[in-house]
Amino acid sequence: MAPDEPPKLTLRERKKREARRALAQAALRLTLERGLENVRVEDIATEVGVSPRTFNNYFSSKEQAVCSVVVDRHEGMREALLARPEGEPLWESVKQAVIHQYSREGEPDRAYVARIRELMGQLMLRGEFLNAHAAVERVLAETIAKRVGGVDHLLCRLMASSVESAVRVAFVNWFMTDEPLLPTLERLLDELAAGMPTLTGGTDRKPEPNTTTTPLGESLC
Amino acid sequence: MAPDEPPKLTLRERKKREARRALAQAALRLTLERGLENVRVEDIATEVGVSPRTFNNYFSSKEQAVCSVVVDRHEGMREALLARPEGEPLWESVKQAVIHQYSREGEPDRAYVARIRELMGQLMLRGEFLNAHAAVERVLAETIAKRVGGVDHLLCRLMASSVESAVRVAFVNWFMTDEPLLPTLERLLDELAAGMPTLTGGTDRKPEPNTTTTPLGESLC
DNA sequence: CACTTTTTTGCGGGGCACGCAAGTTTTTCG
DNA sequence: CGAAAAACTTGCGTGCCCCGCAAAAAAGTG
Repeated sequence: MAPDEPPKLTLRERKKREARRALAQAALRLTLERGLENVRVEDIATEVGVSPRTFNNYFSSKEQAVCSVVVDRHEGMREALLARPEGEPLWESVKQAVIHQYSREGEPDRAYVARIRELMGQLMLRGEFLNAHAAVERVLAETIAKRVGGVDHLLCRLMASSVESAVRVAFVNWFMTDEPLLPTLERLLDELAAGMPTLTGGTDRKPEPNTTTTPLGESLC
Repeated sequence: MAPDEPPKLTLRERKKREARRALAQAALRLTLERGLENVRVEDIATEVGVSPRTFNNYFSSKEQAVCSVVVDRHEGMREALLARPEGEPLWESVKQAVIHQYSREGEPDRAYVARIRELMGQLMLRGEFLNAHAAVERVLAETIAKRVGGVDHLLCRLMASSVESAVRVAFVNWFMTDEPLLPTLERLLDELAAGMPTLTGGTDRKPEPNTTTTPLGESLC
């Protein structure tokens, strides 16, 4: 077996990562068990054996801790996408990367799914959850840009954003209906790649640039 | 002068709506002026002339109040989409509906844009902002479903979701670069409808299955 | 004008997030 | 090695937020 894990990272760094991981995990576990409103920061901290104050050195809110799992995914996503062969069509690469990433994550587990379903009712979480997805989206956009060679950053963001849309929709469908996640995901990505012909009823579209200059907006967005 | 405004809605209802609107507006105005962290609930309430406690009868957080403008859009979006002619291709209808909705909103105003840019840095807001978009997304999905005749609800959600993605991306681009919003929006929606050919470089895609069964983990999504 | 229904408000409680200033490690270096 | 430097943890105190509750005020009803 391997002799010593050569600690590339200073002991400090390892401890830090471990603490963060432990806190996130505890937060998620407790939340799934009791529901977010019945988990105090103190509980999470105690579970891990640190002071409540320390919790806030790592996360600025409970919600953030619970959702940090989602954020951590961006790393894997990035690697998976960059690992795809050079000549492969972009949509195929993205699809495979996404599927790869979600394949390596656990088995559904009934009770677990049920809990998640409840969790998503928690508005507090939804905001942070979406926020986390937005973070992944960013990384994905960058990676796509790198992959296609830095053209049109706007479109890269659009693609990343709609891919994450597909993921979210598939995910929601999964825990609401118990249909398997991956097939749905695959299907949705294919639809995206084709402009959703199934819905729009064929290919009668006209890519005709329309340059109408209309007034603009006020309000937040 | 006009005789009597026939108050379809009981006086009560009007007051309620007005209060809500006033609170949201005050919240947004103050936040744009000073930044969210320098606005207390008390300030907003005082501005409108109600007690702080009353604020929480309308909104469960400052963030929610600020972002309620976004949520209110779903109504207009729904109407605009349903108003499109019957035979029109779906993507065209959606595009026009979205553009219509965003056309009817006020003038940009430099300083205003700058403020918004800052605001989006506020993480507190981003979560609620995305949440608001999610609400719009829901309504949009339903409306699309109604429009196409209730087929495949999953795809409707995907479409709604990716349309909102386009809106968000266009919006971010707008306040980050000062490029006009509507043309960008239009372009992105066209790209979506065509499967983003500009990025993917044409239509040469070939499905190549890759079955990597990797270990399992557990995570939120 | 009494009577009902709905909304507003004050009060109080439980928590959360964070700045600050000690304590405690870990790391660096002479 | 051993002491100074850098980084992390912790307790404490503060300000604010969200909400339940019950009394007061306002709007609708006949």
